Amino acid sequence: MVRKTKEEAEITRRQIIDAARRVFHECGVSRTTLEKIATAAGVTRGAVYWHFKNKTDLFFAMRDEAKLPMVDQVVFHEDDADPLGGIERALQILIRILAEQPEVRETFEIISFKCEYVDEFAQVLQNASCQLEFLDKLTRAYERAQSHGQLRAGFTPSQLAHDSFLFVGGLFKHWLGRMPDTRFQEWANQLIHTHVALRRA
Amino acid sequence: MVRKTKEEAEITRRQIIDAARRVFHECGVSRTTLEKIATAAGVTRGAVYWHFKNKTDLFFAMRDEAKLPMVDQVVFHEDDADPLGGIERALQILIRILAEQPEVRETFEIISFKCEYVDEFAQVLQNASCQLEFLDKLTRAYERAQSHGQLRAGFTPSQLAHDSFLFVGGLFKHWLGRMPDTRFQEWANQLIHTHVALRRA
DNA sequence: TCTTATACAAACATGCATGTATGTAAATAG
DNA sequence: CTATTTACATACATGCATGTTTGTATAAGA
Repeated sequence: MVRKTKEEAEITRRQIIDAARRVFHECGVSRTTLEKIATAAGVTRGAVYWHFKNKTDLFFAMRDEAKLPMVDQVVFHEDDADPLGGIERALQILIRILAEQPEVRETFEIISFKCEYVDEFAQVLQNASCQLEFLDKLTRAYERAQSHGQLRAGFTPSQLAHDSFLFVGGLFKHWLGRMPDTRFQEWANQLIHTHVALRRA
Repeated sequence: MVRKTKEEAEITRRQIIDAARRVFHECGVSRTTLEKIATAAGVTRGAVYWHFKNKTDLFFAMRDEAKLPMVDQVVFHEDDADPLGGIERALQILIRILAEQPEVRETFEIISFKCEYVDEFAQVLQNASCQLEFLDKLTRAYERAQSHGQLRAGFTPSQLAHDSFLFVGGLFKHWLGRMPDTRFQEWANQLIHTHVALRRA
């Protein structure tokens, strides 16, 4: 029992979160046991229980790690001379992040397909706050596009934003599991281009 | 131990499937125990194990019950004089089914949010066959719309079908949990209308 | 330098879900 | 009418995941 320094302990904590992501992804959250995570991290359950209250606590810690890269890399520039093109670029960046950052992708796959939204986990869904924020950003971007005269007549920014919001939701739902395929990114960019072109004046 | 007739046994089977749906929906598939299901159905685990091999078997039996009403109520009529309007109507029917048939909705909510796609359950996702069929129907409907001159120029039926496919996916993902709200249906129909209007010539 | 808190490992206790085996009364087949 | 099968209920055996407790060597604080 060589006691670790604070920095070493922090490393251990990271390793546990990393291992958790891998095991969650392979076994699903429910079938993942803290023993499996501990083994994958090269520690014992003692370490896991030291750093985290329980599996749920560990799950949310893992989730928060992946939320950041997404929210601060996918941005809609307010001063874009081409707001509609900006929306297209933002969506492309979004799928590029998923394609190029395996940890982020794994986490999103866990959240989407390997976790049951009941009891303590129901609030993950209720994390609509984050989603609503995205919808709001989209709406404002479309408003700017409209004031730049880029939008087709007869559609409000809100309507278009909602449609795009659902588009992204569908993209996540249908393609997350098939991501590492390199052809996918090309494919998704095509779909994004079409989607945006539909709103262009 | 009053032995049941064949018909009574079939009723028992149905009751078990019904109870399974309710408990799956409340507890999630993983946390659902066969004991809970049995109790909810007014039987013992003996009955459950008699009718089904295990929880997985029961899950898929439940799923198959809900698949039928969906596939044969949502249709794209081949001889529609207004194919594009037909697409809009088909999508409206789709959400009406979810709004009006609680059992179907519950099952879809279970599949979407209360089940982890690993091991034996991974094949549910791989039930892409059903999804691909839907995408195919959409594509053919858009082809008919195109030959009727209803589509905006510059977009292929396949592109539009994919975008609509993702739209429906997003609709499922974001609104399934909030369905019983009566305002939702109105809301969804608005979104569907906008979505279809975007493709109109 | 001495003390205390830390960062775990190891051991323990518990409960619960599963699967199977056995029992049984009545339905059904012959 | 008898034999067999059916449709369960009940009882049993097992394993595994969880949470807690205890032990301990050392880092950090005073």
